[in-house]
Amino acid sequence: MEQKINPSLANWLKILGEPNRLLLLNQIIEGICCNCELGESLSLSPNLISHHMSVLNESGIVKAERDKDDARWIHYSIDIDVMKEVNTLFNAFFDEGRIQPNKSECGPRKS
Amino acid sequence: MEQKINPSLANWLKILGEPNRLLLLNQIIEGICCNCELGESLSLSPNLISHHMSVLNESGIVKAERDKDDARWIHYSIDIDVMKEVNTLFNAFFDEGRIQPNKSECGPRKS
DNA sequence: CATATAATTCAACCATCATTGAACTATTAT
DNA sequence: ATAATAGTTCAATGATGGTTGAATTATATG
Repeated sequence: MEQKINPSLANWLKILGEPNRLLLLNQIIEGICCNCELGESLSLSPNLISHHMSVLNESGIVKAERDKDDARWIHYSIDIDVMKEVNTLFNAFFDEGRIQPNKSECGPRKS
Repeated sequence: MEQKINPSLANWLKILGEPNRLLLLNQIIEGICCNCELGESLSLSPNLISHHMSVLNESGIVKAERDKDDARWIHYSIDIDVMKEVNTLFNAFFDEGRIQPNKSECGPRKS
């Protein structure tokens, strides 16, 4: 298992911008937590799911832990603190209050 | 100029997840509006800027219009309504209130 | 008309990365 | 020990898309 990185906003958007990965994340948000169910509802192969889940896991937004009774199964869950961090980064950038009017230096010098 | 598309959330994240494109969008948010200034501050070639700007423009988040006095220049600005739409889409998906606890069907059947 | 400037378009190249199938690891069950 | 199950890792493939340089369009100027 690789080390956790602290992604920038652009990194986050790239990680989350992959359609299948966003669908997987949505499933986990909705309470689905093991690979078998993730796979059958999206009809993705196990190794592909494993790949996308490792990306989500390494980004930090998804936590993974093995089942107590049967360690073959893995349970996924959202790391709420990381999700809040993503929300903060996004909303800080896409804040409508940040939008500035066009600066006068733009274009040909009006004379 | 191509037609405007109405991107899904995954599309938006992919469009905005390109580092140079996000930097360009940031410049426009901060009031920079013509290619010359966008290029010199990020040291990107004109054709590359044109490419990224066309992606932003076709997505609808950036508006482009030619200068009244010298139509060779193009002025870019943010479409606030579209930006609000992006914010709405994002915050609807990444709403912490949506997070469900793990469903009991997950993993091996506890017996 | 000819030249210069701002920007776009085009073709090619290249890197990234999602996808696939097979091999492999780990755990559980018989 | 053997087989079965859940999941990962590996190598290879293929598609997407960012980047580059040259050619092209559009507008403005002498």
